[in-house]
Amino acid sequence: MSVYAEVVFALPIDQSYTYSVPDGLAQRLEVGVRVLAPFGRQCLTGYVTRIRHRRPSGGFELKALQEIPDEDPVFSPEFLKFTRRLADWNYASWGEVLQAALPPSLVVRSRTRFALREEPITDKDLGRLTADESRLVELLGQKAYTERHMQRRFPQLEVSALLSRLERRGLVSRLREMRRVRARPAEPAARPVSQLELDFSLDRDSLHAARSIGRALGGEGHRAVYLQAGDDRRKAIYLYLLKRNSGLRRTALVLVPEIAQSEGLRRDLELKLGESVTVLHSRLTPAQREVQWQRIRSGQVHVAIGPRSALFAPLDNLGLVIVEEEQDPSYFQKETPAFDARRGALLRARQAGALLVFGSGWPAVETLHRAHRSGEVVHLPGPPQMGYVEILDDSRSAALIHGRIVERVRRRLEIKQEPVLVFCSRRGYASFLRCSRCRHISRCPYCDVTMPFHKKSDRLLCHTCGHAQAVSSSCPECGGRLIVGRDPGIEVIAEEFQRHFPQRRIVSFDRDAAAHSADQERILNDFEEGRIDVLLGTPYLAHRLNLPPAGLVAVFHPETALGAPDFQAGQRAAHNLRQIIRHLAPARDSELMIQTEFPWHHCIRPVAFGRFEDFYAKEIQYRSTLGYPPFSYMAEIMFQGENLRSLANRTRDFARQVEETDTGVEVLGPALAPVARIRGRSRVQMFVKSPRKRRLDQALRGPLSRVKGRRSVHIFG
DNA sequence: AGCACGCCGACT
DNA sequence: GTCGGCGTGCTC
Repeated sequence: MSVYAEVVFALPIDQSYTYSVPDGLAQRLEVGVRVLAPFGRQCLTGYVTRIRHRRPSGGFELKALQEIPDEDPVFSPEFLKFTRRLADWNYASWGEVLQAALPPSLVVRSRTRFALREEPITDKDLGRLTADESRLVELLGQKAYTERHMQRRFPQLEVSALLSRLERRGLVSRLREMRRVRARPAEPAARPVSQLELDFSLDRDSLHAARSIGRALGGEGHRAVYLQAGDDRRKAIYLYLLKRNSGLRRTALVLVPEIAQSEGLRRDLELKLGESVTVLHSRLTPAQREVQWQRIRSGQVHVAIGPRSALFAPLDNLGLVIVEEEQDPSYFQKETPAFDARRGALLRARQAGALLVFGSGWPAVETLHRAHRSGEVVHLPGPPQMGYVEILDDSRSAALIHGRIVERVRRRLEIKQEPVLVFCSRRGYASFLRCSRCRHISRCPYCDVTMPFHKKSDRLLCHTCGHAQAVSSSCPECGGRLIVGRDPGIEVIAEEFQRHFPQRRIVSFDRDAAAHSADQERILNDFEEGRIDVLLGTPYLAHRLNLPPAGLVAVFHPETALGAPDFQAGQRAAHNLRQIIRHLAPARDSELMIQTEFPWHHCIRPVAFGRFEDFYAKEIQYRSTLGYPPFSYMAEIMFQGENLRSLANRTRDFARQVEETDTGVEVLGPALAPVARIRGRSRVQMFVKSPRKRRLDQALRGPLSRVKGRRSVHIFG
């Protein structure tokens, strides 16, 4: 009896294709295996999502699978269900999600290389070539190359056009080939087993909380708990839960934020839980990635820890999913396939009937609100914030650095002889240069943004696309004198500190000043060993949790994030500030100095004093009044294109189709995106809101499947 | 995403 | 008159 395989591909179309299965392959055919299948005139890696015994109806000719490289499926049936739901939730294609779930080395690609024809090329042929053509022919005389490779080699040539001309004249031919299907994974490196017994003792309240949460383990049903507690207590409770979960012979997934800040937790869990833990981090080589994936898939690993991509760790028999520092924005993936790992964790835990624990000391309001409504919240209040807090009103002083800050810093340095930490969220020197005569402002030629001035490197640098250009000595429009524009950045603040404290060692830590991780480590080391008096950093530094705490922390302009036209701007500002405050030493004589234009804003004042409830009440009220998440689900649909006219037409057409669904969803836009152009591409965006996700689905699914061209969808809520 | 098919401007 | 631009449509 013949069988047929339904296959999905990592293409931006959410559809499966049916193939016939040759006798030689039928035996290995299983749901969840990878296949190589002819598709159009290429050959792609696809994933079998279903096996059918009947020929599908419809008037098309079936093609046959070409190969099945797997002995065992790479995806379990349960994993397939989970990814299907995740794709649905985000209006993404199943194949793209599945592809993202595999280590890249398991994705087999066909590629096309170009080679000279077999018969020798005659002098007569060569004589007819243009100069550009002969350069390619000469290169191909050695071996076959891909078009991409040749384009990189000769950036000034129109490689694609040249190749098609050469192909038509029969001088060059295409080679279709598969990259090697399976690289033997290297043996996993043996890891030292630590005997170290770390102390993670639970205090009474934590133990009580841990026990109550832990009762949900081992059961069949899914349950979700929000754990709002301080860092140490959370860590101790996680350990309790992880151990108990292992004892019940079930596996666990721990999601942590992207950056080095979670190093500590990872290390501790590794030490405490030993061999059965694997840490998936971004620095793994492709080979290591594959080894780790194999170890998890084969059941040798019981706990996987990693950033949002670890959501796809191929664990079976999942009993516990932890999302640590749940509020961290790195859980949101903007690249295709776009998804929110917190929603992903919920979908996965539900699918597996696992316990889901969100943990944070300062939760995201939408997650906490939903937990209050439909889940469970365990709140272990921490000790009150220690030290002295002063918030200085920037609008009342012309000084770049408020006198009070200078004064306090001086005392710290001179009397206490302690180093000081300073944070400023803006990179560079000033947000733009301005002509004193014609008011011309420096702008990026490729993006619709102003171009900040970087004094240290003496250039203008676009923070959107990275384009840099030299600073001209006078206005490019009228020749007038250029003056430094608004919004001081970290470079001016550093300069100003140096002016106030000429004898002191003042160092900046940001992407511009410390581009290499070696430089960064050196700076952190110097700070730790007291060789730096004032260390300045952007949020980039604030995210390093291994930074030694300081007795005085000064913050300039924590309101920067508030300027973004985005319903999450306030919360983001609050979280950034919170992250900074974590670097304040927990001592009674600690000082937190904040210089801001909005000293009374609910994302600054209560945050500075550690009053979560005040912040939460205001923020949730604002979300409620304006109908933003968690009171609605919101889709942001972004269209991109070279030609603004056709882009506008496409977008209007799409908006009309959404309106015509008559689902009562709220449509905002389409309108130019806040950054209307990036790298020369125009961007038009639109928001669709509804209190019900279902409604959103009804309104968007059809129109999205019909719209053509570049577009992306992000779901909030 | 590729890749082919199909209609309008600057060149052998 | 052709070459070749990219708009639109399809891939089991």
